[in-house]
Amino acid sequence: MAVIEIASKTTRALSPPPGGVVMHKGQQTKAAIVDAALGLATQIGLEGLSIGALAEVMRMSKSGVFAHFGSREELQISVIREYYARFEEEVFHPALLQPKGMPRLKTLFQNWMNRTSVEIDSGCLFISGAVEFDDRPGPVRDALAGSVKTWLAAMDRAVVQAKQAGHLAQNVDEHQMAFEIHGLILALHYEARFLKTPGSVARAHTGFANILARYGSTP
Amino acid sequence: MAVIEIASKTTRALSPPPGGVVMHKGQQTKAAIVDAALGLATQIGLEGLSIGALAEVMRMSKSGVFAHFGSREELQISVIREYYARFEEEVFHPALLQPKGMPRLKTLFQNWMNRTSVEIDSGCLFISGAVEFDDRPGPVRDALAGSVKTWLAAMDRAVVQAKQAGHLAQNVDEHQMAFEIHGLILALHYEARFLKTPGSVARAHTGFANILARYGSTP
DNA sequence: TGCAAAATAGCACGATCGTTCGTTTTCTTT
DNA sequence: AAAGAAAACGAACGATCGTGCTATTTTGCA
Repeated sequence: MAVIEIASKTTRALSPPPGGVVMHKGQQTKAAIVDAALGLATQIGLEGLSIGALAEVMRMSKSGVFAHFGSREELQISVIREYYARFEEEVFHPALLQPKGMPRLKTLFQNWMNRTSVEIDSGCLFISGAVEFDDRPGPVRDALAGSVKTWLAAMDRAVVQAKQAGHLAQNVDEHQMAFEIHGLILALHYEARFLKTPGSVARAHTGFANILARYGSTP
Repeated sequence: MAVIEIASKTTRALSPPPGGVVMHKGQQTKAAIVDAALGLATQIGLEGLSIGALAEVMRMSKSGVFAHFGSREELQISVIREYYARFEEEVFHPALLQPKGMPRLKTLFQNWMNRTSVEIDSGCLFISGAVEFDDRPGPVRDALAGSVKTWLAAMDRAVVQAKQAGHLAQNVDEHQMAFEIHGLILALHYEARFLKTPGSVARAHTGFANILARYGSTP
């Protein structure tokens, strides 16, 4: 394989520990490894993520990387957890600043779309992981499906709240609406990342507007 | 790896060549290999498809299998071609019996959904392949993207024809409609196959009805 | 039925994989 | 600064991968 981009060595002096808690060297490099692993996994998938390639990126020995996790599965799970944490931070939390109902729902979708737009280049772990662990039971699949379900449940909740707030027609099926929104995101990812179809972002946007027009309470 | 399900040996006497053309042994076993490879690839992906596992299923030697293709890439491409041929046969061709416009469009979607429903168990090569060859250029990716684009173009055409036939409102954006339909299929596959969410098939159905209701010409 | 050609098998190769183990280096604390 | 703990290394393992090679078997045709 060709030479892979090398990560800049992170030293403790340069990167103070988050939260003010004292962070020992081990936890620091582990965090750096997970960060690099996340970068690799989003591009080539959780299955394609190999400890050898990861060690090369980190300028470390294979065994040195390995020791932080004890198994490849544990590494994969760590990556999934990190991905979910960032997703939550970027998509979910900012939307909580908006009032319940339509404002929050719109913000959630907008944040989700923004993230997906970025992932047209970097890749989405929730989508690639879903394909890779379709019918492969185990802790990795559990971690992945658990994260996705948590997020989709949050979306569902936002739709329910929008209906309760009177921002949607009273006869709408909330889960149905969430399903259709999910489809827009998936179509965006598929057509933009794989097929390189131009204008996909606008299509997803228009699709969301169409859904709102159909389900919205008549103003 | 555990022992894999063994394919029943296909003999020439039992399976007469399709089309009445004389089929030599080599082409026969090659077809049988591609058939088995397709079964493996839909389950574990094109990347997970290994010649060793395929040889075990076929009760052949690795080199015996390999000789039919000359390279792993050629095997993958053969699998893609076979998958596309079956997709066309099952989804596209039967719909051509319906008149242009709404009848054909509805049949296309229905056939597509039926196939996707089956693939909840078996897996879909157009979806798993898209993830695996997202940003990995080469002939495999080209074959995959070409097949998908051909099919999506056929869907687009059906929508355009429906509009021309007056079965859709005159102001609809055909590509937008096709995009949203694609999203329904993707959401169905994702939620049913990965998350095992019950009732996904009905959601996709309802979603299609919703799209028709929005885009349909007022009767 | 015999003979050329095609199909399959057998074996070995270099590479990469996850993992283990013993050693050495580096850090943390007293 | 010394002692003890934590982290990183280096080498090796068995396994699997795709792919060449050379026999051997099987097939199709004269």
